[in-house]
Parts: sequence; structure tokens; C-alpha cells
Amino acid sequence: MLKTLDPLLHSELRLGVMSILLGVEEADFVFLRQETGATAGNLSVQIDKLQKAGYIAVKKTFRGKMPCTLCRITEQGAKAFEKYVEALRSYIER
Amino acid sequence: MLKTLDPLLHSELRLGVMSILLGVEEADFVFLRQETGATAGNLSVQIDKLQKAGYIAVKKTFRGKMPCTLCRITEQGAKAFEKYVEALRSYIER
DNA sequence: ATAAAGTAGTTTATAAAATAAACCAAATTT
DNA sequence: AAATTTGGTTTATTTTATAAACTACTTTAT
Repeated sequence: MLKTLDPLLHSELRLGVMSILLGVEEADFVFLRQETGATAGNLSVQIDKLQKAGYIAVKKTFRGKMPCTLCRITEQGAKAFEKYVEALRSYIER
Repeated sequence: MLKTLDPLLHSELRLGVMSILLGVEEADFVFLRQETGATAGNLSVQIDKLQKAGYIAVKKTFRGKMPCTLCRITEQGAKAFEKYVEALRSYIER
């Protein structure tokens, strides 16, 4: 029986967001949108799920007068990502 | 913008089936069921999708008097898997 | 011989997920 | 000051995954 893949990470957009966040201190909504190519609605929903799972932390601020949603990965999120990659390897390396 | 992940392969059960089939000449329904732990209904549906995509070939035979569904990966399937793994790396290796 | 239980699946219904479309509030441009 | 753009959220729709119910047999027990 194969290792089970965390369904929260096994989603192209959420995985993309996590992947980006692992490489930076923090990233805002607009940047994530550009990098992933996702629609705003979709990104908003998926960010919410990752936050509720405790995989990312979201801070709502302003840049000048414009709203700005900052995201950063949490310790828990980084660990979950590690585990996910480990599980994936059992599928793609054999 | 990140590489896009073939949605046909980005499914835990279908990926599992492909992963198993890559390692063997062919495998029957019962074996795939045991290895993946999937329900028969779910496996049946996912095998169908992989077949319709041309990623696996399915041959219905009998073992003794019992029906036996044999699956094997196709050239196209193996290539698609390769590409999927390649795309995945852009998410998990950075 | 026949009823009960098991095997190997398929089909259909339901739940969950992804995605898009519509909307909102504030800022900027014309 | 109207129209447009920005940075989102909420709601609706489509797609996907999964499970439950069913079919067609076979094997076992009575």
C-alpha cells in the first residue's frame, strides 16, 4: 500500500503557493497571482485553506493606501511540505 | 509561471496505478486493488480514465472461469509520466 | 439441486474540490 | 464626477473523487 499524499498539498495551485513561499521570506497576493497565473478568486480561496490548515500565516496590511495581503510559510507548513515530497517520491522513484 | 501538472496524473489513485504499472509487465485488477488499497468502484473509474487517455492498455480475459482485467502501461503513458515528474520537480526542487 | 456467500467488476449517486463569475470597497485616471 | 483599475472576497457552477448499490457470474454449504 502506497504512502498517502496530503490532500491539502496535492493541489496544483496550493502546491505552487507553498513552493514559492518556501523560497522567500514572504510574498504578497499580487506576486503570488503573477507567479502562479491563478485567478484572484481561486488564489483567495486556496490561501484561505492553507491558512486554516496552519501551513501559512497571512497578514493583512497596506502598501501605501492599497490593501496588501502578505503570506509566509509556517514551521508546520514547511514540515508538511517535506512529508508530502517524501510521500511523492514513493510514487515517482521506483 | 510554473509548469502545469497533467491533471490526469495529478490524482493519487491514478498516479499510484501508473507508478505500479511502470514497474511490471502487466498487472490485474485485483493486484492493483491490493497495492493501492482503493475500492473496486474507484479503481474501475480511474482505470477507465487512464485507458481513455491512452496512458494504459486494458485487456479483458479470464483466469480459469473468473474475469480478469489486465492493465499495462503504454508508450504514451510512460512519456506522460516522465513529463509529469519533470513538471513536479519544478515545484519540489527549488 | 438450491440457497447462501464470495469474486470481479460496472454503474450510478453523492460529497468534495477546483474554478470562474459576480461582486465590493477603495484608489486612480480621464 | 464619472469611468476604470486595483486588490481582493463571496457565491455559484463545473469538475473530480469517492462510495454505495448493483450485476453477473462462481464457489461453497445444505
